[in-house]
Amino acid sequence: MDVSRQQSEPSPERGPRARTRKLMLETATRLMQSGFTPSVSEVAEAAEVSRATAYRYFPSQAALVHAVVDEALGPILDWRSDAPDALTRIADLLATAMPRIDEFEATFKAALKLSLDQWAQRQAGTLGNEPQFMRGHRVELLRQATAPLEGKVSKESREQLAQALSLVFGLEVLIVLKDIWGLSAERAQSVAEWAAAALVEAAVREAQTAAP
Amino acid sequence: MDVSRQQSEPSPERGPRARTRKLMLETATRLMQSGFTPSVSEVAEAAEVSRATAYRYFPSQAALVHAVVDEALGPILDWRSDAPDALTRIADLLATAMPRIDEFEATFKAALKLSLDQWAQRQAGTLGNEPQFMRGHRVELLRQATAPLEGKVSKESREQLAQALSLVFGLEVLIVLKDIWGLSAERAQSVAEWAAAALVEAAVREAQTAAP
DNA sequence: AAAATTATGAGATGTGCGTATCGTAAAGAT
DNA sequence: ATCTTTACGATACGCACATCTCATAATTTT
Repeated sequence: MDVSRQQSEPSPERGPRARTRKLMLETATRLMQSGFTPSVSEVAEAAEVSRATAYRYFPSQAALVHAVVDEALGPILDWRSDAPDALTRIADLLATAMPRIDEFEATFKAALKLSLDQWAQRQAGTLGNEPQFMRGHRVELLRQATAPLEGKVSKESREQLAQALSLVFGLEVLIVLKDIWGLSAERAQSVAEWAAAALVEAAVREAQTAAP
Repeated sequence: MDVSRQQSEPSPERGPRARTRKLMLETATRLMQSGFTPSVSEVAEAAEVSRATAYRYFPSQAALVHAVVDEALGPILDWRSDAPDALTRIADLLATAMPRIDEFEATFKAALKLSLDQWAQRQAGTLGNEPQFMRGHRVELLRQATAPLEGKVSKESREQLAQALSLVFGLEVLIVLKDIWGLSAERAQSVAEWAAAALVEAAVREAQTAAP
């Protein structure tokens, strides 16, 4: 029996396979958006398929979360901006991404948890070359957002700025500001926007004083 | 059998109980500092006590991690600074805390993982009033660090600054900059320090332009 | 030193997740 | 319409973590 075909082939758009997979994904997404991170068994029950079938499509909770994350990430990865200044781009990026992350908070937290698991297992030496969580989309998005600064600040400064900006943009921001400080999602985003603006302005100002 | 005495009483400094507990804690700390997050059974084996005994002292991996986190947190919670300016205090705080967090990276990541578990369970309604992880020491430390700004900037600005600073100070910084950007711990701290300084200066500058 | 208390160890038991096997039903091909 | 392929469900199994029980060893008390 050629097991390898089942998942490796880019799963046909039609037929029972696609139908069941879609059913499970929608069920999982719905459950996760309600703030709960289900096991494969629980999705199976909610979708009214047998456990065995569920495990055929998603061999682990990790695979399940991975798939839902891809759904949730869609609009964020499609983000583009041709605004002429970096400040506007950053604000726009945050306005696009942060509400989406908040909407899928449970999903992203589950993904973070899994990435921490993977990290721990790498430390222990139990290393399977599994698909990575935390794939660093932030890097590309922030390079895109800080592109208007090319020429205005040095390459090194731009890189450092992008790195600093990645600290005020993402799930971690919501964790810290909502769970520790008790802020609302809106207030958290506002703080993040203020911080992001401050960082951009600092980078620009430094470049100006260095070479006036 | 009066079970309640065992853990609730502030565990005597002497006797076999204190000895075994100390042995386990030291073993667990050593294992975790080597980058691995052991289960209770694994600590039991490493400490050469039986699983049953281990579970008497630490009824779960969570309890174990909690105890080691308290150890790791010690020097950070003791941090004080009477430097006259906020900039110096922040830099000093980062210089104290970040290397310590990096040293106990596995421990703090395990704690973060557990706090994510707790969050998920609260969402699901399975709510035991267990001891909280993520107890928000950052809030107090950063209020302390930004104290010199009292009078210079508004209370609201100071609060917002402290919130923004909490984004560039903590485990999350290391996760993002090391694991996603691939930076070294030293470089990560340097980026964090730059960002922190930028945020403080932005807050001060805003206050000056508002009321010159 | 003897008795009471407390700590420890060994093994059985339960639970949740993931895997494997097998028989049956549905879909597609000739 | 028959045959082949593919999908599905039920069940049993292994594993790892955590819990429970009870007998034994160590410590403390009198």
